[in-house]
Amino acid sequence: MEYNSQTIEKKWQNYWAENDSFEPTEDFTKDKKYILSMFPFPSGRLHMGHVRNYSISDAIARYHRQLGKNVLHPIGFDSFGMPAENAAIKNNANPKTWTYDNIEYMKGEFKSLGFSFSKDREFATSDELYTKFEQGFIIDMFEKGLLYRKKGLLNWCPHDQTVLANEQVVDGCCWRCDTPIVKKDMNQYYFKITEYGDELLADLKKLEGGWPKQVLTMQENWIGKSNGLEFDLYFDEDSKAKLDSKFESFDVFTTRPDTVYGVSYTALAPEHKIVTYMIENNLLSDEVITEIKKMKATSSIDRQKEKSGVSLDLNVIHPLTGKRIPVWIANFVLMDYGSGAVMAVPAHDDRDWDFAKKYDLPINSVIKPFDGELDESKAFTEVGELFNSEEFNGMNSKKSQYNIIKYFEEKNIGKKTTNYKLKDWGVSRQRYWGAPIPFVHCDDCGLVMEKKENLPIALPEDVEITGEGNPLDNHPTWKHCSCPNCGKDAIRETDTMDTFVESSWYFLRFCASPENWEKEAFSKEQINYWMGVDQYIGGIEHAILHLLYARFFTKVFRDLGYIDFDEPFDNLLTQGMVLKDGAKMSKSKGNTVDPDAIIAKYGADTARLFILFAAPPTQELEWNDSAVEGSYKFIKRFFDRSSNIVKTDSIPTIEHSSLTKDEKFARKKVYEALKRANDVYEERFTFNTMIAGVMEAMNALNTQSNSDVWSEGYWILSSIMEPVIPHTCWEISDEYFSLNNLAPQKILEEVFVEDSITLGVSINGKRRTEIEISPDETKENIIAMAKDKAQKWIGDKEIVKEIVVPKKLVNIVIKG
RNA sequence: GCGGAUGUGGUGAAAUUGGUAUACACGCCAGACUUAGGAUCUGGUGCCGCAAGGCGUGGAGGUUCAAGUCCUCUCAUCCGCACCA
Repeated sequence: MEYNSQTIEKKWQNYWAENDSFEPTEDFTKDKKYILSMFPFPSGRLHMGHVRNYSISDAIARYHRQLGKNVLHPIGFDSFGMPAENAAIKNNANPKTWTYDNIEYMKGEFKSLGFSFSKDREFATSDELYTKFEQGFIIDMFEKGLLYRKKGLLNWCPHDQTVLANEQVVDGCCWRCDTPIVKKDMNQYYFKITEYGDELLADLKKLEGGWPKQVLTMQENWIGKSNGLEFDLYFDEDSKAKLDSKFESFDVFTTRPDTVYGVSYTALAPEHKIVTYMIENNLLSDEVITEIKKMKATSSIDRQKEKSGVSLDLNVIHPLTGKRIPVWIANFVLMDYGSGAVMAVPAHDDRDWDFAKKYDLPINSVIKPFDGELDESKAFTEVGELFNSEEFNGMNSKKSQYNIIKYFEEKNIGKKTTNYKLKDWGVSRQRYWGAPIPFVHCDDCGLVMEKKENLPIALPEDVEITGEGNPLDNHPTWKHCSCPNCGKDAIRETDTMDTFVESSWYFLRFCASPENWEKEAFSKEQINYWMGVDQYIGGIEHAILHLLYARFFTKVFRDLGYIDFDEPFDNLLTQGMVLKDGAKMSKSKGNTVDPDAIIAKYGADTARLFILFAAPPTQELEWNDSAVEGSYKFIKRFFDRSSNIVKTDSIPTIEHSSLTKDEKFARKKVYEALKRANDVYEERFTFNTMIAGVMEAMNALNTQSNSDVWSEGYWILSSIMEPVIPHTCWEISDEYFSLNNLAPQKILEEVFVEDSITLGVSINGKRRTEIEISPDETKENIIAMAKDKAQKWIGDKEIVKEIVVPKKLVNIVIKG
């Protein structure tokens, strides 16, 4: 047979499609495996990152199918989102048409790569059936108080004309279009993810071992829990009067209560409500107001460049010392962390130091090193001994924190508090191509939920996408409806949901049997059987956003009574990026490799083999054209040499002791490859080493000509390679083994028994020579043989020690 | 600054428990077969050295009979977070 990737691959792809080879069964008594790749956005064409992602999950899924497990390996499309709208603007097309055309094309690509996805369970998140249940969940969450609407200061992308979640702001810029974001005051819907902050943090422990450490740390940092002291600072009488007696005090948060006696000024965020009041009531000079406005208008990146501030000409009273402390506005104080106000201790905080130096504010030291002098030319931020701190003098600063917090609590002037960096998740977007938020604004009833029987609230299709404003808001009729409560004319909410909402529960939808898709999102029985996801595979770029949101939804669904577990993904593998010429493949750099072109030239198996062979999955993968060629040659050789096989329906029985040395060696290599394959598919996922083992076995088979050894070798090797290069292996298996070998393989220990063993001989740990011994040789004889062989290096020097490591080496330690 | 990772031939990378460093592949070199080869097959290929031998896993120490692997320090690169009080 001549290897022809095109005909072989087409043949088996059609065979699998006709036989529904990859559909899971509804027999819940069977052992299950849920193998999931992160689903793609239907951008139009797969890129190599996708191919890598699905080659990994497909290999794992096919392995478990061989073992007879009930395998769920689904795929779908994360099909809402801005690129569809942007493409629509650019090509004057309809986002829906654009999206579903792309989906059709990409389905064809999946097929041509031979991925063993369940076809029955494919869906797109923009399908109305998906929207229907999602809107139902949104209503549930609203009823539970987990979704709320409020006016707030939001990240606004002026280019995309929409609000972004904190998680979607990267370096102060929009994560999609890289435009610097600005803050805007708007009505928004929020998920109360902060209510789950503690649990999201604590449950990271449950994921240890199953998730990469890096991802766990990133989530931990993102949640950003910190403990400290919160207390009120009261204005003095003059200041109170100045504020028209509207404000008595403001509160501050600190993680360094030990420095409290060193407070020498306080600072408010420019957006602080006291500041706003002062501006609105003309309590500040024009220059100061101009300065504040400038600060507020500055983007967060620019704000970080230099500290600046302005005095409010107000004073507060230190709660412990009674001293007067000036109040400033500082650009480095963030309104959305803590209370938007800080106590400043320039002596022991670098930021406070910089600010105090710039504006010539007092600096009061209260901590000194345990030994040595305090260097007063910079902030001392380490642990030390307290002084100038009344009754706490002499204490270790770290240890005093507890005492000082207790002191505040006893005097009832402050309390222990926990703060999080994590913010509630703003989910409304002023865009067309997303799931409509199922609410209605009624003049009489206010904000009203849509009735569940009216779901889905679908998008209108006759829409004009111009890139300006919200197309739903501009639509002539869509938003006009009647109030679900009182029946009066009302206005439909025109905001749509963040697309991360869809990807927060799609893995649950895959568990639902398609025949029930119309009537329910999923059933508990199905969920309990399939979840959690045994292996989740995707890019590290989702370490925070998607993975945190999906964890949040899982916990919410649990509390709504829909599911019975806490965490969705038992094991997570974050694949490395695909690089070309040392840089990430991207259209803008022009260094992409088109999967379709590779398939056309070499076939899907070559692409899959190269991708799994060139690097371990968690590492970056450097694309290399000649190495791709090498993978192609291996497959061709593998195919050509199958002519050495004798047709058989079962694995040949071989009398091992009657074989020649080369034949024995070949069998050993084959079974070594099998051992390694099991380990790789179950645990390690370092497919590169498994493939190397198969290549070694092939090289060993080629040194002998026993047709039984060849047949046995191929029986095993084509079984363990099937998850990687399925088309080639099915073809070989069908031709010679009636497809019987695509099943679990038994390891024969007898092939590992050696007639003789080579031991390395080292002198003082340095390898010098080797000896050949029989497996049952005594230690004495081994040492004697080693000494004899290594006489040249030993000479007449004194032997201090002799070490024999069984089956490995002999080490002789000599003196001098 | 905080956190996470990585560093091994010309290149991608192996070495699962401290036990023969560089498996497997790419590239390169040589040979065979060929009208030809960018096909196929065979062999060679860490560095220095004519050789004997020496040196070799970013660098410096340490533990050990034995270190890529463990410990301490250090350098470099990459990634994430970042005026988070």
